[in-house]
This record gives sequence, structure tokens and C-alpha cells, in this order.
Amino acid sequence: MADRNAANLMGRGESLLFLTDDQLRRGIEAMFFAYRGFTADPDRILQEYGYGRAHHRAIHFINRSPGTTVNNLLSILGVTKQSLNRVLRTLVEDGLVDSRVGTRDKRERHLHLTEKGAALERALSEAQRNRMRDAFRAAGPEAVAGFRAVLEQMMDPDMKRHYLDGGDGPR
Amino acid sequence: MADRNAANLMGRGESLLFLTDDQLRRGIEAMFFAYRGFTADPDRILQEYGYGRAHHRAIHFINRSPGTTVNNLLSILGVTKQSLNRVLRTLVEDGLVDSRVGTRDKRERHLHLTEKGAALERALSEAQRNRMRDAFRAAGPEAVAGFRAVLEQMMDPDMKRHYLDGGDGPR
DNA sequence: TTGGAAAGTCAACAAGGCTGACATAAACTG
DNA sequence: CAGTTTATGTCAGCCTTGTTGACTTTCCAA
Repeated sequence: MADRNAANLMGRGESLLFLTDDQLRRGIEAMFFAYRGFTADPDRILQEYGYGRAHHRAIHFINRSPGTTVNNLLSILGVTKQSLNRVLRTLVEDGLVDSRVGTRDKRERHLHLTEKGAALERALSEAQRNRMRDAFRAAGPEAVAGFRAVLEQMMDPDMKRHYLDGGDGPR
Repeated sequence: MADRNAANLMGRGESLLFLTDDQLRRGIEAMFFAYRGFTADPDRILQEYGYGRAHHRAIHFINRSPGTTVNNLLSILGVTKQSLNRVLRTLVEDGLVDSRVGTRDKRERHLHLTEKGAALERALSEAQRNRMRDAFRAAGPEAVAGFRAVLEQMMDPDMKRHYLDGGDGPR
């Protein structure tokens, strides 16, 4: 076990990083297992409503950016419009999402959560926040900073842009 | 924006943690976007072979624990045995995985990668390790420690056990 | 020795990805 | 104004990967 791996230089200037394949494998599995935990609570709630993760993602980003357009959502979610449309259609039919024709550009549809949609969003995000909060507290503030730094580096540049855009100002 | 959230106490003893809903939302989106980056490279390779993520997961954990049984794999992957079986069947048919009837217990199948399977595993994990390595280096060693600490806290206890089991001894 | 539990397989269904083709309306451009 | 591009929606069909139910083989314990 524990195969050594040469060719490891360069920290962010502060130190050299010797990363064995085994250490990297641990990181890979950490992502896998943690992501499962991360989605477990919302998944349980969604199941009660007969929705899936795709619905959760749509609801999340509509809530984050009320009035967003279908096209914008597409670029964030990285799925096809047919795929997104199916999800969006059921959410509109079920009265969780309101789709309003644009005023400036009437081709666009601006998406908002209804009160019912906002209620589900709160239930979902509360569950997810609770787990995130517990993890953050248990790990401590420095760990949280490291967590964010590594995840940010792991994103594709395009997605990183969406991530950074979502914040309240810089940082 | 930036809604305050009371009821935030307790670091790991070192400090108080005030976590707003907005900070937690940022963490949630970090997980979402980073996981996409994390799977992007293997997904591209898998597509060339006509496989999906489910195949990758099976290959990964068979490689990690050669000779593992179907049942053990099931408890790690958290899917139904029927679902896993379909993936496993194609991998065996395609000559990537070898399924040997157990000697002690003939009900069990012990799973190994063939040379062909090991080759695909190397291609997949190399791509994933490269991204992880780059992210780790860019973020620095302290960030890596924090990353691991938070992810470990985010896992369900059962999955955490599998995660810890996978290491070379404790830690 | 026999009945239940456990491991694995086969069949059928559903969610949610995907591609391709096409329709409509609005906006833009020469 | 004619023609093109853009934004969105829809239909049809395919694939992966999850699900449940029914079944076989093997093991073990009463």
C-alpha cells in the first residue's frame, strides 16, 4: 500500500506538498461519501412530495435569483432545456413556480417561487443548512475556510463564475 | 440580503461560530459546483467506453478492496443489489471484472479487476487525482486539512465508517 | 433434515439525463 | 421590410441507473 508519488512541488508559496496517490484517493472518497450525506436529508423530504434532485436544484436557484430566466438556469445547471423544461413544467403545474413573460424581452420567462414553492424551499434548505452548520461547527472556522478554498479550486472555471456570482458582493 | 441568524455557538472549543443562512448557502453551492467538477473528467472518459458513473463507482471500490463481495459493495454504494448487479454484469461481460464464486461460502462472489479493468481504473483515477492534486496544491496544506475535516463531519455515520475503513491504518 | 435467512439473478417499471426535429414569438439586422 | 437569430417550449425516442417483486442456490441452525 501507500505508493509514493514523485513529481509533487509547489504549495501556494508556503510549503511543498507531497501528495501520494493514496492521500488523493482519500480525498476522492471523502467527496463521494460526503456528497451522499449532503443530499440525504433533502432527498428524504423530496420523496414525500414525489420530486427528485432535479426539482431541488431548480427550486434552489430560482430562490437564489428570483426572476431568473430559463436560459440562465440552464447555464447554471448544465442540463439540456428539454430536461429542465420537464422539471419546470411539473413545478409550474403544481403551483410551486410562477413563470412570467418578460416585460422588456417578451421571449424570456422570469421564474419565481410561489408561497407554496418557497415553503418547500425552506424545508429543503433548512435540512441542508442544519447538516452544513453542524459540520462547520464540529470542524471549526479554519477548517471551513479550507473546505471552501479546496472546493473552489475543484470547480470548472465556468461553474466557479456562477459560484462567485451568487455571493453578496466580492469574496 | 445577508439575513442574520442567531443561535450560533460553539467552535471546537476554539471560537464561537456565527453562521448566517447566507454563509451556509454558499457552502451548499460550493458542494454542488465542486462535485460537478470532481466528476467531470471521469465522466468524459466513461462516455468513450459507454459507461456511466455507476460503473466508475463499482470499479473504484473493487480496486480499493480486491476480492470484495457484492454484499460489501452494496453497503458501501448504498444502492439496491439489483441496480448494482446490472452494472456488475456488464463489467463482467466486457471482461473488466472477474467474479469468482466464494470458496468458503459459495453464495458469495468475490470481485477482482482484470488487467483490462485495472487499466480503465488507472485512467479514471488518474484524471480525478490530477484535479484533486491541483486543487490541493492551489489551496495549500492547511486548507486540505480543513477540507477533509468538514467533509468527514458531513458524512452519515455509516458512510463515515466505510470512509475510515478504507485508509491505511488509523487517521 | 428441514425451514428460514442470505447472496445473487432476472424482469419490469420510473426518473431524469440525452439527442434531434420542429414550432412560435420576439428581437435584431441589413 | 425581409430574413436571421434568439428564447422558449414540445414531441418522440433512447440510455443509465435507480426502484420493487419474484425466484434460485446455498448455508446454517433448530
